[in-house]
Amino acid sequence: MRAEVLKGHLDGLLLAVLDDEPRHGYAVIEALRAGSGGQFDLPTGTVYPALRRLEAAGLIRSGWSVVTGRRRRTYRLTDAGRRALAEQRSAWEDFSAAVSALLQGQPWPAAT
Amino acid sequence: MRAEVLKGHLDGLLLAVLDDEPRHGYAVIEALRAGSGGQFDLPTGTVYPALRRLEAAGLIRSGWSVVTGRRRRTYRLTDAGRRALAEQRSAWEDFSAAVSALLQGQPWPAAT
DNA sequence: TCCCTATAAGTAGCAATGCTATGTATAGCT
DNA sequence: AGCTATACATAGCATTGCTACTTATAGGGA
Repeated sequence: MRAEVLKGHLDGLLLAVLDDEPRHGYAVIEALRAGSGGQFDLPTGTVYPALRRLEAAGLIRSGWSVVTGRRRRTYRLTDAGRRALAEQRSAWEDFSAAVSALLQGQPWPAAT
Repeated sequence: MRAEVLKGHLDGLLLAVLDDEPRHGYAVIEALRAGSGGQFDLPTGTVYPALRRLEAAGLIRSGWSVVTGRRRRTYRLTDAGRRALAEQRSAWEDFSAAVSALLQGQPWPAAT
């Protein structure tokens, strides 16, 4: 998959898999891979900085734990994160409808 | 609309409106605005460089004309551009299905 | 024992690309 | 004369995902 198509959509996807349940970074990567049929196989260099960005923005918060000797930073949504996710879902509806219409050369539906 | 969501999708949209019919840059902007229900109101600083990028990539080619005193550079698809458009349409199907599934927390369809 | 893989987190620096701001120019209307 | 719409163009910026690399533990196989 071309890399750039994900730009601007990653944050919403991260929020969505964390809304499903709190996860640590590595589990987020696996959830994205499984939930996309293998399309989104993201490197740690993509996901970890993105999670830190979302935490800095107050949309998620994290806590440390240690499981079988491995440290885990587990992230969960904040209230602001849940609101942001709702906005992202709505924005995605509009965006994907517009792109689909344009790609297929269909006229934009006049009546909503 | 947040700016970054368009990244990586603009090229496909440009190819699509030029596949509909040959257009000059200004007409491309209007076609994108009309075809998206006003969502994609792109500045010239986005569209003109993108068209030059596509031409440099051999996906479109341009020719000058003058209409009512104003010069126009009209772009049309090349054969490579038509192939690229077909790929973009296919890639968009996969991408949008994956994003929709993840955003809604639905399991990825096991059987295609 | 040693090596390899999977798990787990992290960063520095790069590359791509859309946007802001700005500049040039013509047509037509008031 | 001035304003708006039309029309093209570019320099430089900001964002963001990726590449490459580092550190560390657990567990299986040679």
